[in-house]
This record gives sequence, structure tokens and C-alpha cells, in this order.
Amino acid sequence: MKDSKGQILKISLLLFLQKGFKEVTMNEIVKSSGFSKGAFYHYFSSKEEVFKEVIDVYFKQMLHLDYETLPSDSLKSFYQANLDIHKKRDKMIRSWYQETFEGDFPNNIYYILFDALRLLPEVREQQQKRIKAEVKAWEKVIEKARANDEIKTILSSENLAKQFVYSSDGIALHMVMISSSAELIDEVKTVWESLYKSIKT
Amino acid sequence: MKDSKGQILKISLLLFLQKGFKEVTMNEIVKSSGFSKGAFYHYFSSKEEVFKEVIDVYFKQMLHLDYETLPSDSLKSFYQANLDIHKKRDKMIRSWYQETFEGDFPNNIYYILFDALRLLPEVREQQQKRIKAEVKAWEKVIEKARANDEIKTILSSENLAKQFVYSSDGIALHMVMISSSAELIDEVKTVWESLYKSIKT
DNA sequence: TCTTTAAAACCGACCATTCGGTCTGTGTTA
DNA sequence: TAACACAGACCGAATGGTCGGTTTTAAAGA
Repeated sequence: MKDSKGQILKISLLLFLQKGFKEVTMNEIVKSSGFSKGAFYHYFSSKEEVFKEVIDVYFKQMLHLDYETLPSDSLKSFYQANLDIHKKRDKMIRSWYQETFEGDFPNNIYYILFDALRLLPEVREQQQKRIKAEVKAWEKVIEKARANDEIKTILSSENLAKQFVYSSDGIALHMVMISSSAELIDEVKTVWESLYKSIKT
Repeated sequence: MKDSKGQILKISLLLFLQKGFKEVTMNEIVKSSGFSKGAFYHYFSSKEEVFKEVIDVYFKQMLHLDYETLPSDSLKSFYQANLDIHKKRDKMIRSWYQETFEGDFPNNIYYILFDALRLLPEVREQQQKRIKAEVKAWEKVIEKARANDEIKTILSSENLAKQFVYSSDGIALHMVMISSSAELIDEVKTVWESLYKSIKT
């Protein structure tokens, strides 16, 4: 089975990740995926639709983390598991890129996110919920870690949770800016570890 | 004196801040600024050029901070001065926006930055230098604060500096995502203050 | 002060190209 | 043999950019 639709979808994702919605043209999508306009419009009704589907199929799960399944017995194992998942995802999308394109992967996850926020109203809501859930999940783990005497700090759990969440996003942003997203996870690790060390009992 | 060129430049900045380079059309620029194509091309040779000039004139100074002039006698006064400057800049650009457009200012500073990074090679270099200088400046102040017994932490100065820098960028990103950049500075203030409290002697 | 004049400022119809999208036709599969 | 999977020439709309012409400005001349 050829899964042409899946192929087009994947290529579209990679293109949108590089340049955002508007800058990617139909001819690019069609050529890069090795199909024709006819094939494309056989599977999708418009450029908007393929973008929407890219967001639905790939992007949401790229950002989504099921915090229930992460180990919450200690803050350390929690952030380590967090790092592992992101490392895996990064690897996967990089290998996808190299199947089709050459050179470095100019990954800018935020570019496509901004487009999604602007073009797809429901994404904004979901994103807000996601962020809140993320901070809440960290908070919960932190509370527990505090109760278990794993950590000790005068920071409120909320603010400490924010430190973890915000720092990772800040780093991601910096990496995009200096175009070395490959080093992203390692830098997050360094910062999180140092933050952890400073609060652990 | 009318400074038509300046007017066009300012409007272009505001438009690019909303939608990025590609999504803004010449007709939009021309209409919003109240001129004609003829006027525009009298002052600029192309859409690319006005973008370049927008980055040169406005954007670089929006990101630039002259750390030499900031008070470095204490970490507290340093980050407070930092907040003040950003507050002022935010106010200014908001008032510009309301001179011409109505409703909320859909400010996404990163969208235009990403375009600049992609379209103007020299911006990437400058941005890398800027980031390095920023962390260095924080480090220096932190070292001093440590020597003066203002703060006490097992965190290295570098990592602590990164905490401050990364957290502010992470927050900025979150605010863009939930489209409430008006609350940005206050949230940065909260997080920085809590971080400060946790390390001050 | 009025007139001349040339450059600067500005207008908007128009142009070439590119864009997203359509449509007719052909090979393939079940 | 009918539905599916694709190819690619083609289309109208939109885009960035041009150009001939008009108005405004301001310095110079009378």
C-alpha cells in the first residue's frame, strides 16, 4: 500500500515547519512530494485543508504530552522522562526530514504554530488549555516532591513550575534564533538539572 | 515637514508585526499608510527593501539593550531597570498601533524576527551576538551581587543568568500564544521577583 | 511680490508573473 | 467496468512592480 496521502501530508509538514503557511506554494508541495496537482487535489480540497490536517495529525501530538503517564513519584524522574520524550520526537522528525531533503533541518516549530494560531481559531483555545495543564502537571509533581522532602525551596510551587516550563520554552526560542535546534534538548537538560540541584535537599 | 517615508515605514512595521513578511501585501501597506503605489516606490525600491529598513530602523533597537547604561550595583536594580525599559517600549509601540488601527494590537514580535532571520542573513549573526551579550551582562551583575552578599545560591552565575534570560523569553512566547502580550511584562516581573526572592540573602 | 521652473512628491491604471485551484484525460486496481 | 489514483495543461485572481502623467514645493529671477 502506497499511502500517497500520508506522504503528501508529511512533506507538507516539513515544508510548513521551514517557512510557514503562506510562503509554501502548491507547486513546492506537489514537486517535493513527487506527485502532481491532480493527485494533491484528489486527496485534499485546498491548501488550507492540508495545513489543517497537518496541524491535526502531526502538530498537536508533537506538542501534546500525556502527563498522566509520566512518572510522578519524583521531580527528577518527571523532568527526565519529559526530556526523553522530546528527544525521541526530535529524532523522529529529523529522520523524516533527511528522507526527503538534504542539509540541515531548518526547524522552526514556532513559525508553524503562529500560523496555526492565526488561521485556525480552535488551536488558540487548545493551546491555552495545554499550557495551563502543563503548569498544573509540574505543580502537582513539585508539591509531591516537596512533601516527600525531595526538594526544599521558598519558591511557591506555581512559580517553580513556571521556572521549569518557561525556561524550556525560552531555550527553544533561543535555539530557533541561532538555528541550532539540535542542541536544544541538551541545553534544556543543563538548565533543568542546575535548577533541580539548587532546590534538592 | 511630512516625513512620508517615516510614515510608510512605521505602518509597515505594524503590519509585519501582525502577519510577517509574506502575508502583508503592497496594497495593504499603501492603503494603510494613506499613500499610493507611486509614493511607495518613490521612497523604496521593493517590498524587501522596506522590510529590511523596518528591521534596521525599528526592530534592532526594539531588541537592543545597552547593558552598560543599566544600573549594575545590584541584581535587583538591574532587573528592575530591565523591566522598566521593556515596559516603556511596549507602551510606545502600542500607542503607535492605536494611532492607525483599531482594536487589540496582535503583536507577535517573533513572527517578524523569524522572517528577518530567514530573509536577512546578517540578522542571524547579530542576534547570536546579542544573546551572548545578554547572558554575559546578567552573569556579570550576578557575580557582583554574589560578591556583595546580595544573593546566595549554589547555582553557577551562568546558569542563574540563563534562568533569568530564558524565563523572560519563555514568558514572551507564552503570551504570544495566548495573545495577551499586554500582560507580558507583569508576568516576567512576577517570575523574576520570585526567582530573586529565592536566592537573596 | 509675482512669475518661472525644475525637482520632488505623488497618483493610479497598467503589466508580467505567480499563485491556488480546475478540468479533461489516462492508466491502474479490484 | 466502474471506481480510484494520478498527470499536467490551463484558468482567473491576486501580487509585486512599472510608468506616464499630475500636483506640490521651493528656490531663483524679474
